[in-house]
Order: sequence, then structure tokens, then C-alpha cells
Amino acid sequence: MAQETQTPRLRFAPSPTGHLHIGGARTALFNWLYARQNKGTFVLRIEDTDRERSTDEYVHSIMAGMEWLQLDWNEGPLHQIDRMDLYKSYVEKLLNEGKAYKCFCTAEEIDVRKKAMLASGQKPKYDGLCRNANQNQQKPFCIRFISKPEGTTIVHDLIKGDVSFENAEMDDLVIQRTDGTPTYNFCVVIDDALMRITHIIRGDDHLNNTPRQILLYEAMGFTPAKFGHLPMILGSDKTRLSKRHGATSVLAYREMGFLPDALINFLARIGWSFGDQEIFSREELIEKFSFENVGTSGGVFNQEKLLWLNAHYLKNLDDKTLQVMVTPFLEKDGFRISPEIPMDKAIHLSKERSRTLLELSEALKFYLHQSVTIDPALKEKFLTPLAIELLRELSHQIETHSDFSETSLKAKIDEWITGKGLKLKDVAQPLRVALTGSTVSPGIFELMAVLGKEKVIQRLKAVS
RNA sequence: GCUCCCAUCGUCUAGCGGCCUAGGACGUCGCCCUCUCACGGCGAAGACCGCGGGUUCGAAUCCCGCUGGGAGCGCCA
Repeated sequence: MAQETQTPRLRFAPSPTGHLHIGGARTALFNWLYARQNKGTFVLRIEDTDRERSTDEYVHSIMAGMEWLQLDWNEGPLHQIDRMDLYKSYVEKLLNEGKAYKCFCTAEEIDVRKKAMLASGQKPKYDGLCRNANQNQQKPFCIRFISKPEGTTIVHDLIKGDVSFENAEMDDLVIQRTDGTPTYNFCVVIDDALMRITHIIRGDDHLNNTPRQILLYEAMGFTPAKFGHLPMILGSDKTRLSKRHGATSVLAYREMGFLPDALINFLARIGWSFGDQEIFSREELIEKFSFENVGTSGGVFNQEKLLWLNAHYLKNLDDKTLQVMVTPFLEKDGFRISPEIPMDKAIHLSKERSRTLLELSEALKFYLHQSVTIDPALKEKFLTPLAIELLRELSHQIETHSDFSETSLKAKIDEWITGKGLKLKDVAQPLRVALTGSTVSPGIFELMAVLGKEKVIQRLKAVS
């Protein structure tokens, strides 16, 4: 048979029992990167053999997460549930070849025996009782794969190097449940083999499963793929990242106003590095990725760094694009983009002061308000009788000033301030509070130019 | 308990035997810029390279042991 498996085929195989989470997204990313780098194929396969916990909602959510991250796939989504007959044919094959057997033990019986093993210091595993049992009993049964009693199985891992396991460590794996459905370790092997997957890149929580999968490959006459096990992403307490550590769903990061490129960049840098470089475009990632530079130890998910990266990508986006991206955040809070305010200019002023789209939307709200509400404490501190007097005077000065551009405004106000023997410092904060309701905002002249004469005068009158 | 994986600043990491009195980035703290806040610029603190043995002229880098952490040990994936 011709060996024409030169272009790699990779896959991401989530189970739809939850949303696409951070760890899964990184696994998908690394598979995707390698596939794209080598002009290979990236397959999305849904591992939904657990009918109890799998839902369509999660399938859609996972796909939405990948689409948002722009991790596009070439084949799929393929559902394992559609391939049940296929798996069963292989169960039959193994049964006929004497490589598997029916097991009539109940869960309770096994549980008792395993507990006893654990108590005596042994690794709890199925004791193989039914291997020699009468196979024609009229009782419910599951089907087990006969493990090898001796020898060593070596996993040639692309990331961890060679890892060897004693075959005696492995027990007789259930490949078909009592209800007749095949199990994960069995289905993956068949799917990966039949879909001609060349590289299986997944979390290292699967490393212990790999030797038994290799044995399954061999038993069914398949050639094992290459494996690569990624270290886990950890929470701040260095345990495997979970809900306990806060948001883990990729889509939740979209809602928090993160940019897909930032998240991709961040995810890539947990576990993978390229010298001292921190910022990578997708193209660079595809070009520079290699298993060789994937680390072997787990990495903590550091949201502060994600925030920094997000800020970086945010300020490098053009204003019009950002406007499209931030609008949903504004609308969600009941704001309507008004043509009176040049939003792109407002965004230009705030984008380097915001780390997320959410923060950006917050920074834009004051432009859109009908009137400014000022916190009493701020009012007391900044809008003193003296300040109000100044603002009133300033209001008159501006009313007759027609050119509301930033430079013209600055010239006009500077002149007025200097004429009064004051410093900009003396009026900037009261003015800022009156116009924005906050002590924090973009530069006062830029902001006034964006806000427009009418609103500026209106807001000044409201406080004086 | 058993099996497997892992171990450099608080965090992500560079380092693949001499270039390391250990480099970069995030965060932190100063200073500069300045109308506030950011951005930006400059600078500082921060790792006896988990511990102990080897190998070697020489080890963060190789080997062994220990300790610590993680994962697995499901008729979940």
C-alpha cells in the first residue's frame, strides 16, 4: 500500500459536556497551528458517546467559541454518535479474534474488589475475573479488551520524549458499556485511525491513556499516530484550571471584551515560547510554532498578562473597526450611537486608556449621556463656588468661539487662563468633572472637540 | 496507595556544558512626560536556577536519589 500520508491531519476532539474552555482552546490552537503550518487538515470531531451529558447546546457553543477565535476547521464537525455501527463492528471483530470478552461483573462487585486492592496498596484495577467465565450467561454484560500481562509500551511523545509504561499496569479496559455503547478510549482509536489522523496533540491528562490506546491500535491492526501531550493550564493555586478559578469559558472572555487575537497570542505563550518574543500575529504563530519549543511544565493562567496583551491589540486596531466592535457593548447597556458624536474620534482618544472593549465602552458613555450626573463628593471637591464662577466665565468665552477644533480651543482657553493669571491646572479638573462627571478622561481639549460646542455649553450651564 | 508527568524571579518564560556575577515579558515600586488617567520613555526591587549526591577542568544545563506539585488509576471524555 502506498504511503501517501505526507500532509498532516490533526484534530480537535472536544466532548460537548461543557463550553469551550481555556484549556481546550489552547489544545485546539496548537493542533490548528501545526496543521496550518504544514498545509495539513484540521478536523473537528465531537466526542459525544456520553449520551447523558452531551448536549447540542454545547456543540454549538464550542463551535461558536472556535469561530470567534478564528480556528477554522476543514472537516467536521463529525459526531461519534453517527458512527456507532462502525465501532460495534470493531467490537465484534475483537470478540471474534479472542481479543475481548464479555464481562458480567456488576459495578458493585468490582467496586468492592477494587477497594480491597487499594487497601492492600495495589493499583485498583479490574481483576480479569470474567476472562475465563462462561461467555453465554444470560446476564447484562459489558465488553472488555484483554490487556497484555507483560512487556512495555513506549509512547514516543513529541513534547515529553519517550515515556514507557509497564503493560502489567493496565487492566482490561471496557470498550463497550452494558447499554451497548462504545467507550471513549475505544472510539478515539478507531476514529483517529480511520480518519488518518497523523498527530494527536492533547492535554497531558491523557498521557496515561495513551499506552492502552496504542495497544488498541495494535490489536485492530492500525498504525498509531504521533502523540504530543501538552502540559496543563493551571489556576493561581497551581491546580488544574477549573470554574473555581473564575471564568474558564472562551465565550466569557468575549463578553468581558477581550479580542480573539489577544487571547490566541496569550494562549500560545502558555507553554510555548520563541526566544524573548511576546507579541505574535497569527501568521507568525503559524510560521514559528514547533513542538520542540513547547515546554513540559504546567503554566498558570495569568489574567493580568492577558489584559496587557489585550490592551496592546486594542490600541493597535483602527478606530472604525473598534467602533464596530464596541457598539454591541454600548447597546447592551441601552446606549444608542448618536450621529452628533463622532464616535471614531472618541474611540481614538480612549483606546489607549482601555484594556478591554468593555472598558472602552465605559469610557465612551459620558459622550452619549443626555446630561451628566455628578457624584456629590466630586461636586463638593471640584465644583467649589470659585470653580463654578470660573466655569461660568469660561462658558461665556466659549459661546462666542466658533472654531471648536482641539487646537483652536486650546489656544482660546490658554489665552483666557493666562489673562487671568491662572494655570490650566486650576481649571482642568473642575472642567473635566463638569463635562464628564469624572476626574478621569482623555485630554480636556480633545474631549471638548469631540463632545461639540452645544453639549459643552449645555453641561457647563448645568453646573454654573 | 500505585503509575506517569513536572520543577529557573509572585506569574509566563529564555537558557539545550563554559557567552549566566541567569536574559526578556506581565505585575510591583520609583522618576520623566503631563490638564486627570492612560500611553510612552528611563530605572529599581525581584530567582542562593526545589534539596542532596554524583559525572566533568567546568552544571541552571547531563545522571541518580529525595522532596514538593500535578495528572491518571470510571461501564466520563
